[in-house]
Amino acid sequence: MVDGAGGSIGQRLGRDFFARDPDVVAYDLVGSIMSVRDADGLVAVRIVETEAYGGADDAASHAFAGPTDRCRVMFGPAGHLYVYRVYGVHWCVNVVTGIEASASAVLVRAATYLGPQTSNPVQPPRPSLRGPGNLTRALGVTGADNGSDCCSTTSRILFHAGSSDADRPEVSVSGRVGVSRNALRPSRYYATGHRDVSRFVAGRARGEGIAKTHPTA
DNA sequence: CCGCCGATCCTCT
DNA sequence: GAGGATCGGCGGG
Repeated sequence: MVDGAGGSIGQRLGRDFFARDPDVVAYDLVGSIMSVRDADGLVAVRIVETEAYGGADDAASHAFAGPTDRCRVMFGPAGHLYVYRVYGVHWCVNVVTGIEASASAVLVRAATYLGPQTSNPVQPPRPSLRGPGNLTRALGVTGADNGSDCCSTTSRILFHAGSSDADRPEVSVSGRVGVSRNALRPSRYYATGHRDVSRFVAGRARGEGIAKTHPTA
């Protein structure tokens, strides 16, 4: 169990959590915890923004044209990471969702830095995790993590529930950021008003605040 | 606040 | 050969 400035970390999220509709998973991941282990130890962040992709009708999804070398992981079982390079510069990290071969995933777009905790009163500066490229850079997530399982106790990268329902923020929904096709699909979920939600690049996200309810509600 | 731009390189057509 | 599931910097209103 790991503690961070945002509270203790709850139970690890298992395969069943991810083997659901990507929009439901994307909604539920807002407010939950992602942890990354490396040689220096374990770092935890609280997710504040996600985006759902996939389904047969989603022209914005990398999987839309069928399995390719890049997106093949999306066609595999849920609970594995899909990491790809964007604009030749940044990495983006997704978790595969849904039933196998449904080729759906959730992009982790932004988070708040929680740990590591130190007894030193002088805390290290908190890196910005605002935006998918900033998040992967700060956490050291790269293409080497593509395809890796994130549901095993031995996994380098894991997801956890928040410690309590009180941690669950109000969630807003909007169209998606930075895509040209199917951009209006309301599949971007974010903690309402949170300072670490990504800024809108490549044009503002459209359809802001069109829903504030759980996708299945 | 808003929009444009370059960096940089891989993927798919 | 075109176009990115991005970002930081710059300039204008």
